[in-house]
Amino acid sequence: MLTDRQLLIFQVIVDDFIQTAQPVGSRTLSKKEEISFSSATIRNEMADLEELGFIEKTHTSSGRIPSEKGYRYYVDHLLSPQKLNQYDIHKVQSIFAERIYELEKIVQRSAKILSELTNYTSIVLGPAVRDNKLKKIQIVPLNKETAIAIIVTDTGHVENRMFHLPENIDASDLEKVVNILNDRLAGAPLESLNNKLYKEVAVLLRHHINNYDLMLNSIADTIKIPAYDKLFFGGKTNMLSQPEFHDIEKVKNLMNMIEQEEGIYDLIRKNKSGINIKIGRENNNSAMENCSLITASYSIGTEQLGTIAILGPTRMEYSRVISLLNYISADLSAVLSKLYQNR
Amino acid sequence: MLTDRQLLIFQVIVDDFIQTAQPVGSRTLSKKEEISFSSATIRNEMADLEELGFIEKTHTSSGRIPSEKGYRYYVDHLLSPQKLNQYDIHKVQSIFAERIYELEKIVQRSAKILSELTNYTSIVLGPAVRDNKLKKIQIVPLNKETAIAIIVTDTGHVENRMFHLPENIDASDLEKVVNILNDRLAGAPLESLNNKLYKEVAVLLRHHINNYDLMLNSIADTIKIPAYDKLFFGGKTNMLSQPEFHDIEKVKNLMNMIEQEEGIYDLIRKNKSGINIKIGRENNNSAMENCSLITASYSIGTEQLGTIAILGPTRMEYSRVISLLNYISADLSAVLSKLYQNR
DNA sequence: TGTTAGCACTCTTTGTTACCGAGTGCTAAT
DNA sequence: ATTAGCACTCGGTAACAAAGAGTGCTAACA
Repeated sequence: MLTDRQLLIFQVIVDDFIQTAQPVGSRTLSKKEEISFSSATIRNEMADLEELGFIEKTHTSSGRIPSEKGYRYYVDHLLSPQKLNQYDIHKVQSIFAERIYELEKIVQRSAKILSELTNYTSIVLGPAVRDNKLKKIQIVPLNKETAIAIIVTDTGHVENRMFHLPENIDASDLEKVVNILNDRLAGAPLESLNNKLYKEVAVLLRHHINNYDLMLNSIADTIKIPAYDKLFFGGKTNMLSQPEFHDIEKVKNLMNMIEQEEGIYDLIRKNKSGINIKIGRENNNSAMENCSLITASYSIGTEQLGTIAILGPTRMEYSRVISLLNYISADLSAVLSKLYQNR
Repeated sequence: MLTDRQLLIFQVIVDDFIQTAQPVGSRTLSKKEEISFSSATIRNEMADLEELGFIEKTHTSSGRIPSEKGYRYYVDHLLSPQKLNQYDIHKVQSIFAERIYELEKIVQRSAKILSELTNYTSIVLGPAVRDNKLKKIQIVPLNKETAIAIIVTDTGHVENRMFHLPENIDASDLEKVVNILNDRLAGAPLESLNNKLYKEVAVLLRHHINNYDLMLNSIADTIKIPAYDKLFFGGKTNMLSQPEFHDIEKVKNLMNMIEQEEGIYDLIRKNKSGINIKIGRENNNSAMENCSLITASYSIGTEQLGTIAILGPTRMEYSRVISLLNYISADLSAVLSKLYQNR
């Protein structure tokens, strides 16, 4: 559908615009090494490319910039994977250099490094807790009225919540409860806890504890998995340095959306494994009109755990970002698998 | 040092500028209800006020704006406490309406509400963990090599860290360790744990456990209190709506500083109890040149727990913000005292 | 027939000029 | 002591010109 020459010209336009953020004119193009024909020829080809919807003008006599359709084509057909340099690799390795065991911390460091290497904003959707299996429940009474329930999952994730103790419950009662809970629920996926609690544990509690229903509700309430997994960000302010965000209104929209988190969550979550690229309005979000979002997933073994993403202007260094995401997500998966496979 | 009339004029200038963000001229002033003399008179008085350093011009023939010295005087001498309206009070009450027990969540909600009521950025320094006393330590083994240590404090704060298990340690060993730890350390302030651990617990461990030193180090590492207490923010993007931040560079500086957190920490922490006001360069921070920071402390009983603050432009509604901070910090202290006094 | 030189045209950017309005400082009259 | 009046200053806006970058189209060229 596109001739080789059109392809070449298009590629050079996109590459140049990604670098300079300035519309690219025929004269600029004709001076490039890769290009050996005159500006007039280029103008003709550009007119065709524009008619096909790959490039646009900002005004009648301006140079061209890639359209969203153009970026899409560029990303789908013209991208050559970029080789990471020594510095990048070194930086990524440094995520895992320190002996940290907590999943969350590793993930958080990844977000930070990723934003530093790209100068864009990085977003990491933390490890999904819902598939974790319960390792242990513990209850620590603080005083007569309140206690803390703590649950530990097989990946080492810890959740805790305070709750009200029913009256007239003593330490030995609590101990019984904890024993029953661990006995019945250990090993079960967090998702199923609530169900099991009422179906299996309720009966047992009744035999041992007075006012067991109040207690049960408190525990059920405590055990509920958070609806959203944690989001980690890196370089939230990096977008302020991008020329397309010299307009305060755009910045405000974007920042608000980042601050809200819910919107981000929707954008990040529903992605297949591997690399996903959403360009501009493909994100279906007015605050992201000038942005692209590239996501990659990381996993333990075959189980997809979370998502790691870069948010940048549509004029983004796609090739570099994809390479980095691929590299980090692979490393992340490898390290995590090694740490937690045998759980 | 200032005549009554100068005082009046100065006050009206500040009040007007806080509202409009526009330099105030003599004609505008002469039209105000409070003011019954001519613009020429006002001009003379303004010249004096400028000579005294309370107000400034933005250019030779502009109206006047308050100087930093002016704001300082205004805040120290002219502030009349503002009465909160029904809506404000209702909003603040809503922080405590839901039955939440976790300190952190209450504090976080306060930050959110505060930013919504003021349209500035709110910062809350979370409850200091260092003075908490240890309630319970627990260790949950995840697999042969790793375990999680969980500590619970008397205020219900939970910290957890993963650590490497020494080889050849079994469940009963771990149980012994936990018992010893709780026996010896429960009730001690977190700050003193490290010390006690090596002084008192080490001896005991030696008798019961092989390779006790490795274990000890892991535990010591785990028990370390975080150097910084948690910061909570509300309305990080609110500043983008202030006219003084139409300049992207200023926004970038400020946002970066907020994102870093360390700088904020320094600003917030070293404040006496009660209300503290830092205006513009008094903050000693170039990113905050156009900002004022008002802090208040909250406490349980007489023990100062944390700080609650508002970051806004120097042209801030001081009176309203101070009233709000006073009100919230008092409420916060009252509720927290009630919940945790009897710990 | 594909390529290119040339040219008229368009649109943005930049600089100049002029002018209005808001505000000031100073002087002189009240 | 207060104020009316006036000359002056400065920012903002609009109108206009000129420069520069780029385009589309036509006609000449290989």
